[in-house]
Amino acid sequence: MNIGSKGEKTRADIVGCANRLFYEQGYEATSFSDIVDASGLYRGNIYHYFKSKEDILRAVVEQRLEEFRTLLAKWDKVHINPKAKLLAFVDMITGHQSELVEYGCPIGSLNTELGKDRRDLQLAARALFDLFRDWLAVCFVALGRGAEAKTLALHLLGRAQGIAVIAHVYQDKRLLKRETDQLEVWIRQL
Amino acid sequence: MNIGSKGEKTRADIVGCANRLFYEQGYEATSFSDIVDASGLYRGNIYHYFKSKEDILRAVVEQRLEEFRTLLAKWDKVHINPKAKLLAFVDMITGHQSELVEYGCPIGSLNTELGKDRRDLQLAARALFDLFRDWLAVCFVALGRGAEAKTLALHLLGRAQGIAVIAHVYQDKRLLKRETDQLEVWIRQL
DNA sequence: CCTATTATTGGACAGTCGTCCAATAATATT
DNA sequence: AATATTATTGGACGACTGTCCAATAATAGG
Repeated sequence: MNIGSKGEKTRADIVGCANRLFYEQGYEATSFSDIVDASGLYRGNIYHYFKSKEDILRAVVEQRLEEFRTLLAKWDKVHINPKAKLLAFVDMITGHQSELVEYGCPIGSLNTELGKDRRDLQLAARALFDLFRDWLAVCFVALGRGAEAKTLALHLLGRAQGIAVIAHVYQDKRLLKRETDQLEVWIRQL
Repeated sequence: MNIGSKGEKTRADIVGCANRLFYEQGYEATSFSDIVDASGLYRGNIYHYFKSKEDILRAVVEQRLEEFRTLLAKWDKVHINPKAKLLAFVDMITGHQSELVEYGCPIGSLNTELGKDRRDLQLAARALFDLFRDWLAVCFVALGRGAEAKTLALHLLGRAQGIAVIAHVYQDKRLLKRETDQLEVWIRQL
């Protein structure tokens, strides 16, 4: 399959559809037929690109990783101040409040589901957490908190996850805003 | 079906098995056959007690509600100091660290899964959150924080959820302990 | 003890699951 | 233009899904 070929576009379509469905319905709840219907392709055609549903999930994780790497690179360019970077992270939450309230966190909910009985797949999905954790840790190092950087990064990740869970459960944007405001206060006071 | 009858025991067995399976594997990932196998009963017998898998889940939620109501009542008896009650809540997290690390929070993970595409069922499961939220709010009122009691309760719930998610994702008890320690500090300083 | 209710047995049901594959079409390479 | 590679069509596959039900057994009330 050459680059820029038709096949590559089809492949991207499949991953795009699966990405949306896995987020909106969950991995287990999304059937192969759901992906077939959403993509408008034939079953066999999808199996020409991916040998299993697991394979599609791994591709979805790869796509999300690429998307977030790009985002983090952008934040690194736009902001020099490490606190400003941390605030950009919190801004991402408020910026996605509608999806978060409706479907939860795309990273957290996926890991929570897979962590129960699909540890092998969860290990792949965990890379999404690692990406943010490592990036946040670098920010804390820049703030002169090298010794506790990783701990602080995981703390911030946890705070964000907690906010996403409660906001999703209660479908409450105001609650989400209230909590992210507190998170911003915490960052400024660091 | 009379109280104390054999039928009631069978019913409790079904709910008990389903409760465990839904927690360990998730609702969607647990098939009817899984419940049949785990309970050692026949398919038809289970349908004599519950008319659908949904029905079993609702019974499971009811059972968890009852279990937590008993727990909260115990805490209310053992502790008079509202701060001590809040600390008991945090102690529950550390007390269940093994299960939390392996399967996540039984309340949070269930709501996260159902919130995606089964809002009707999630509404039932949300009652578990309501129970803790209201009880925590009473504690905050007793601490003289009546105006913000509900907000503080939801904040504490969110903190707990975030800790559970990250500890589950990274399967890390030390991380869980570190975070609950911080939560205790926060409570004492209130 | 007889009857009515409750509980258990054991399997059938239509539908969906993820997977696979031969036949055909389209595109690249020479 | 001939050939090799890649892509698409369209359906078949067995296994499993949740649900249902008639036949039988056990228990309870009069």
